[in-house]
Amino acid sequence: MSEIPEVVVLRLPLYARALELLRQEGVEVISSQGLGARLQVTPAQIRKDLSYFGRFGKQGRGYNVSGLLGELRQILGLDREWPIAVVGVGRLGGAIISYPGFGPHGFRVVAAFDTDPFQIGERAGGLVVQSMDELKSTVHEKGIELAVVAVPPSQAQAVIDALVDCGVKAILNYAPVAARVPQGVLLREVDPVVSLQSMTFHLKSMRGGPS
Amino acid sequence: MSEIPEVVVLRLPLYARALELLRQEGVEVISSQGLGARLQVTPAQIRKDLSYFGRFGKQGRGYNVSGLLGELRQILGLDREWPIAVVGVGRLGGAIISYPGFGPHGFRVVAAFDTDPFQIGERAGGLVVQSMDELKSTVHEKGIELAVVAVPPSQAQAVIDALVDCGVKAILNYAPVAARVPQGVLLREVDPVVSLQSMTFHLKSMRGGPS
DNA sequence: TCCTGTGAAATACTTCACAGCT
DNA sequence: AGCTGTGAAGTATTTCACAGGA
Repeated sequence: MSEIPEVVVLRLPLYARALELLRQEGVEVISSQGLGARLQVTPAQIRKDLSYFGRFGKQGRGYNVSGLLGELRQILGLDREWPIAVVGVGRLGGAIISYPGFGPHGFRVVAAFDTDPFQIGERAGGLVVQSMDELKSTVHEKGIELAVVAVPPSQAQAVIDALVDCGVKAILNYAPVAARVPQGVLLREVDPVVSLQSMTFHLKSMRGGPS
Repeated sequence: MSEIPEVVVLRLPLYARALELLRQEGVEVISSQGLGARLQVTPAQIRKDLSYFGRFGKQGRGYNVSGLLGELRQILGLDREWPIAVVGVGRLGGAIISYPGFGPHGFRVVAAFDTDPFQIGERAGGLVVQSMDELKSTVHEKGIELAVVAVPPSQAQAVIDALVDCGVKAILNYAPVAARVPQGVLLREVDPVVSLQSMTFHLKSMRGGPS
């Protein structure tokens, strides 16, 4: 079994989420067909994706919902809780800190930082905002390996460098910049403007002839 | 010239953003090499991507920064302003409405809606929050083709259906659900949890053996 | 019969490498 | 000399289609 394609890894969380929903609905068994219909993914793709990790289904029946969910959670490393740090407690950072969607999925925001001295010491969603000076000690104390960056673009690269310097191994960046990280550090961008701009491309040519 | 691959369209906004930065820095000409270095994209990919749309460079020199930026803005439909509606004015919706990053890139939030009666009439970032009953009339009046959805997961599909019903042609969905839209309507998901979960997959196996 | 797991085929995307312009 | 634009080659990803188990 060779290396697992990144596109496959990106789809696993979607499968896991759909399975959680199915479990809540009391569904016990689902076929790749059924799961695919919910996610708008072809059944073959689901089967192929899962086949990279093992053989979880039963021929003639499908997949056991809780069983497969458990497997996926383990594969994704969600069978534990990951402490995360948020840097930047402006509007966006504040919304992220109080976002209720992280907890149920294996994450907990355990520290908040900001570069703005006026924010230091303020409370943000149950946490006291810390200065960047305390970054290293807090990261080590709390075993933080994951961080979310929600600072203005001009500061993003410096903040990311500081995080990397503290040993943070994965960063989710909300700042609209092409940030750089060294080999071995993971970086993902969340960029609504890019999504919007790629949609306007299609809208533009839809005038008159939609499919 | 056949159909343009979607991956290419998704990269154009990144090129445009890098070019804006270069222009601000006073750079007038850039090679695919130089642009690629900033974005961590290969020069060949940039040249190939651009070649789907025309021949914008000069052999031996490279691309004129403002010239190419102008072309890209036109290709992406950013040579006009797109009015957008935001549905959901909770913490996240509020942050989106006041996000200063849309304006400079061709978008303006012109209307805010919520399903919660207690929010109706409140102000959110300079806008009065409207009831969903007013959706259709406002969408038509203001010529809205693009909408952002930031409501809880349980309401997301219903809100999306309502938007589609009003003729909205492109939706950016922040709710963590596998939403469905009819043929001809564009949907993009912004999903930080999926990004985090795909990073933990790699973190898990980094214990001991990083590259 | 129904549905998985998987090689093989098909398609999509990226990179190479070079002719040709400045 | 330097760099674009682009067919052709090389990879990666998706889909097909079917053997075989429940």
